Amino acid sequence: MDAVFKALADPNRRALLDQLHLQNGQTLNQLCRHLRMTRQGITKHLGLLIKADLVVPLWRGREKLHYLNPAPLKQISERWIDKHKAACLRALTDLTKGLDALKTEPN
Amino acid sequence: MDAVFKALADPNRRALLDQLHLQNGQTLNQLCRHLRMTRQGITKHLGLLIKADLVVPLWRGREKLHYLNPAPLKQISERWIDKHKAACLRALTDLTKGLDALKTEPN
DNA sequence: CGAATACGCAACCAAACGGTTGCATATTTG
DNA sequence: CAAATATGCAACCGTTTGGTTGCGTATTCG
Repeated sequence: MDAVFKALADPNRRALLDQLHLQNGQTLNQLCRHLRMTRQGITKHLGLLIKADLVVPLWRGREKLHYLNPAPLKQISERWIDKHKAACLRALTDLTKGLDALKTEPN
Repeated sequence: MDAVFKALADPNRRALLDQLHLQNGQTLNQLCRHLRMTRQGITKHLGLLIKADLVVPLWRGREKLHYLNPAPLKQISERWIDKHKAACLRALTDLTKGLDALKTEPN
């Protein structure tokens, strides 16, 4: 799961996911066209996305197709984000309580 | 939004959020007890969480209370994660289609 | 076959990161 | 007031990160 968070930390990698979201199964060279960076640079980013299992590579001849894998995103959403989102109301009341305590208690 | 993703990238920072999730409004020293690291190190991590607006600091005398702010998490969930989760089925069919193309097309 | 295409691997580099140490400042307490 | 407490700020340092350049390999095309 750490690998997923780390993979999502870079805007270029998120852009790559977005690009694949736009058209799934693109080759490396196709992805290179949308991001101004050397091919090798993009290869590195894709490497992290693949290691995080957010992208699945598929060789066809000399071409490497890249497919999205939404499973990890679903996991961090369910196991992490939702947990914290659920505490939304609680967190807000805590904060306002803290603010009130300040006002009524101006030592 | 980039700041939020970056803030979430580190396991220590996620642990801090978890800790605040357990008990909201903790002081810096309180948070230090649950993480083996110097106070200054934790201050840095909290700094990033605060800059990402995931945590809101509140001074009470010489103590600095830390409160969760669930809003940014909700945003990236709605504006990013859900978008990609929605394409889940689509992505899977794309992948299997890619696999099939390989099988039926073994040049 | 030879040339072009699609990609991988390794070295290298500047910048950012994660963490520490040392010291300064503000608030509370006795 | 003096001492203790709670925190901030800055310098420093090893490691990781993001990106490049250079070269090697496999597949396709003419």
